[in-house]
Amino acid sequence: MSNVSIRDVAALAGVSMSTVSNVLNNPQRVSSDAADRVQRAIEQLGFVRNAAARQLRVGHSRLLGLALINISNPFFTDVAMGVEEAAREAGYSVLLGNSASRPDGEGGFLDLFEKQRVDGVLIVPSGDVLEKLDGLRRRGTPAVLIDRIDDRGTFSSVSTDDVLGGALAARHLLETGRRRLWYIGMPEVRQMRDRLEGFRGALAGTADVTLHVETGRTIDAAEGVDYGRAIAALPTGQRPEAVFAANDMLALGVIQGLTGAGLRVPQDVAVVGYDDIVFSAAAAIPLTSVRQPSGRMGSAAAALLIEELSAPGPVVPRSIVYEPRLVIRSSTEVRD
Amino acid sequence: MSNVSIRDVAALAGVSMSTVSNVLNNPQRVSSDAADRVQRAIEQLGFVRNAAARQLRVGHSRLLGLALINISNPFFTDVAMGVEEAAREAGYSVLLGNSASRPDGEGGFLDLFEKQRVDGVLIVPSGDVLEKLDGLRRRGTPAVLIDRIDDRGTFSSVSTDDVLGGALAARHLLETGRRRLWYIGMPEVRQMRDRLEGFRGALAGTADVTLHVETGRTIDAAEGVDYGRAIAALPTGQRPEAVFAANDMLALGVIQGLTGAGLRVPQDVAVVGYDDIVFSAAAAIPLTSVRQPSGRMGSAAAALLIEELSAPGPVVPRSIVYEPRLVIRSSTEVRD
DNA sequence: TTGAAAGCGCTAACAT
DNA sequence: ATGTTAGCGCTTTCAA
Repeated sequence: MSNVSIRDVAALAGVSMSTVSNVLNNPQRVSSDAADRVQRAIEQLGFVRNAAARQLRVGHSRLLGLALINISNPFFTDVAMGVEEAAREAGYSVLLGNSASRPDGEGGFLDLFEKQRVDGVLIVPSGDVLEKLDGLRRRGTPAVLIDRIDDRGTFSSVSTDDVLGGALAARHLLETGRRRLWYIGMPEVRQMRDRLEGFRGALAGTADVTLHVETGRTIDAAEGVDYGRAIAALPTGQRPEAVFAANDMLALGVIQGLTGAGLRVPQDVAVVGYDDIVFSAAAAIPLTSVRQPSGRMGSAAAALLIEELSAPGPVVPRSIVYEPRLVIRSSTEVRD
Repeated sequence: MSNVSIRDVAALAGVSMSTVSNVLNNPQRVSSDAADRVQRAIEQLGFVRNAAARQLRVGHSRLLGLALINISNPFFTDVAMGVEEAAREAGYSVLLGNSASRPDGEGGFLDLFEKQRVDGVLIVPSGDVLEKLDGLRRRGTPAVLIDRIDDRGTFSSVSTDDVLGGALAARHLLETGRRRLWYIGMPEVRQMRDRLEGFRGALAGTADVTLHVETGRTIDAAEGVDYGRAIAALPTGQRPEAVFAANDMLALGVIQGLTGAGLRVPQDVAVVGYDDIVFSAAAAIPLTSVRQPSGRMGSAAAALLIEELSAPGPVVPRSIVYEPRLVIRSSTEVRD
């Protein structure tokens, strides 16, 4: 670590430590003469403020923690870009945590964030972290949920209406004549359960519809490929006419597995994804998907958190819920 | 921030602060009785160690800073995953910085990292940061370069042979009969200049070859689309037979722009990308690309840095150079 | 095995 | 306008 401190700067500039501190924090309160000498000393010594010491003293870090499920999914990186932009504008930096890289997932990052005394936490939760977040908040670190609502209403959140999103997918599949349906996702993840719920709900009342639910383990492209192959291996009568995948990574994989095994998409099996990541439009078979405004969700969440941080007292949790939008492409509809 | 400190724990457990500190850091030196009481107090109070205070005292943070060019490019997130894995195994956490989100790019993050007193920095450099890194190092923060070599040999690095990568692309295009060639990239970025250099070098000696170089501004999919359209708008005689794009994001965009304007890839224009990101294989027109071992590059770089951190004295910089591999797909070759 | 005390680098009263 | 000083929470001699 750097070993030149404010004390060295003070010595070289021939002033006291507090004068140095003042040119750093209250430049107006110091004579331009002293300020000049301090500036020169800073440059000459290559002084760089020690954030740990400062934070210890002032009690805040101007750091936000952002815990994501999986950084290799473009949906999450879009969220992250939104968060970073809003944070930067308000003078905060963000610590980015990728849950997938930790054996203990998001919990491990929340611990790290708390130890580092970030001023607040943004999280796209996958598991059961609400109790943990309660603890953080009790101890003074507020949190805002992204991509998921807090039913208990204790945390602010920014999400899209996943139930509606699922329904949008279901209606489209129904309208295009599909009756034997599969859902692939992780129903233990709240967002994905909601998408399933909406999907299932929109099916009610239509004759002859069957829905089979598959519970994935990793929800990534590789797993999707496995599912695609497995589906292709099924006897024609048991094969789904359409698959609703809980996110686009998975959906893109399913298509690869399907076509790799010789099936046609959408003629043999239609596929709908979720998130509408940027690569879905340019995929081999462009993917029909439910779009979430990822970047906007990130910046809105950061804004909510920062507002809470600057509020004098406790704050009433707010939930911003965006409306998802179905983007129809070739994976469900033959187009010219 | 959390307001319960080691002092509160000590009071509740009826021991001194140093005993609490010892159960945290040297559990073996404390009686099991005292340890128990301290443990209980910690849980009861919800004590969470203050990393800033600890770091201020011990002089290191166990944090690594990773500065990436653009987190929305899967190549970089793969690198990040590799870094995180190796870091975690060695007991380090990583601060992830996305240069694209800062007006001052990577420089801004280097400042932040240094203020936060990370123990070391990993960087995929785009601009001219070597002098800045010199400064960091002089003040005690070592750095390792990713995806790019340091010609002066002062920093360790992990990269692939970009000159060879460019040559691979050129040879393939030549072999498949293309003669009117375009390169699109940012030659001011070292990696991309090397790719161009290798590309150009491999062209020498072949008759009738022309190479036109386009300098991009953002090197992302959107810009690629613009280039694709622009190329499509060219009179047939001026249109390139093949485009070598400096990365896959750009290449994928070029294909979209081209096909959107009615041209056929590869029949009218062939396209080669760089990085072989995961989406390139599943693209509408699967992309021929030069593959870099992204994850491995990340973990190797982290390992190099950590080794340097644990070394007693100064360390001789090492450069690990992986060999790139050309992956041929439909964007350059008509396949059944 | 345990405790008292100093000090990491910084900021914020307070005094001058 | 500038300096003195205390203290943020922790670890680490050193002494008991």
